[in-house]
Amino acid sequence: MSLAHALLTSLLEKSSSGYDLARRFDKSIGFFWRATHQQIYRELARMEQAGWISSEAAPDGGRTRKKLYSVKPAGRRELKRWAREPAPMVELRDELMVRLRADAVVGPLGLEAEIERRAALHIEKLAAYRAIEARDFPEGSELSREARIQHLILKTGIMYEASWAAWSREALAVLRETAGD
Amino acid sequence: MSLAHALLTSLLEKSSSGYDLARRFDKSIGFFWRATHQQIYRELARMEQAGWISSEAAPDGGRTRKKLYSVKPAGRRELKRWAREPAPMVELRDELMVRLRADAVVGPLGLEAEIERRAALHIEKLAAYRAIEARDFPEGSELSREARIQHLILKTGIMYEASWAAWSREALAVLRETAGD
DNA sequence: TGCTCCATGTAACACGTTACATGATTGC
DNA sequence: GCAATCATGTAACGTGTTACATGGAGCA
Repeated sequence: MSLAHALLTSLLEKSSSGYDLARRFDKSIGFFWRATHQQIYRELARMEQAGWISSEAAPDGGRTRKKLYSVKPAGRRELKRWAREPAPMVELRDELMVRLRADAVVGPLGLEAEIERRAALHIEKLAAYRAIEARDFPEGSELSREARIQHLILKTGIMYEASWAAWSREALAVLRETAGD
Repeated sequence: MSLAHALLTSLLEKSSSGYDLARRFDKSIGFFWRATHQQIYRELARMEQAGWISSEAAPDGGRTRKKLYSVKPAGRRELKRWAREPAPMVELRDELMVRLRADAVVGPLGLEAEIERRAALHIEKLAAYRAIEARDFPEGSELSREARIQHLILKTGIMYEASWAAWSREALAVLRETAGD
């Protein structure tokens, strides 16, 4: 149940509405944890039920239905408790591997185009992350603990995309070898 | 729905029972696609319903309840059809990133031990994969297309574990920096 | 006899996805 | 006036997880 905890973290940084959270999840947090707005609304309702967060009408004089959520002490405690639990390992789980194995068994299926498509997406993401890094974490800058951790998270994304971009090149080389069919 | 297709691939390599498949998924295929026995039984039932596979009692004279599944032509066609579809990108999705961000917000939580635990697991897996590589794909050997693809898949696992092992070292360094709290 | 492994399954639940619905506000 | 965006939600479904159940086979 870590969507709840991702939301708690986000709300601690800034009290927000479900809608705002959904949009923020398309950016920073969304680099490593995606969620749709339906998921977020459902989870916020549960968290309020559990007493981790409270909501109030947004301070706009009732012009909108917007609700502002903020973290209660119990929510903060819960986040700390959870963060110390062992984190399940993320295992490699990729449909493309299943497809490659299928290709090996039922003959060449022309997966090259698909791999090229993915390579392009990885390179695109990589460039985006590197741009953010250059902007937010310029070389030689002194950073707070919080900023250093945020930088680490960004570098994780960079490592991830760079690895898969490199993998794509190797996979294409293997599929294009003509010898030994 | 790629569990079905992973099972089809497996069954094409060798007709098997659900139990056998579950055990094989703990090995080779399980490097990149895990499944519990319940999932496998449920999926096999559906696949038989769909006419992709057929089952017969194992040739042991009715001593066991074992069922042998084999792929029908429709199943082979379905596998080929599916393998050509675009494969959804695997996105980075890691609870540890959520925990790191929580650590940045609600103060040092001592995640170092957790990261060390994971580093050890990655290194262990890496060693296991490298041993398999040395055994099955010795240097300088000529390989068939099928074997080259299997080697590629194994190298994917190696890349993956090596990347995360290296990441763990960097993450520990960041968390252990004392300056600038 | 009792233990472990073989072999298959039911049931309930958690989580994520997709489709659909509603109504208000903002900008052209 | 109309479209896009804001803002929240219901419903149904697919997949994966966990717990529990059943019964035979092989072995000490």
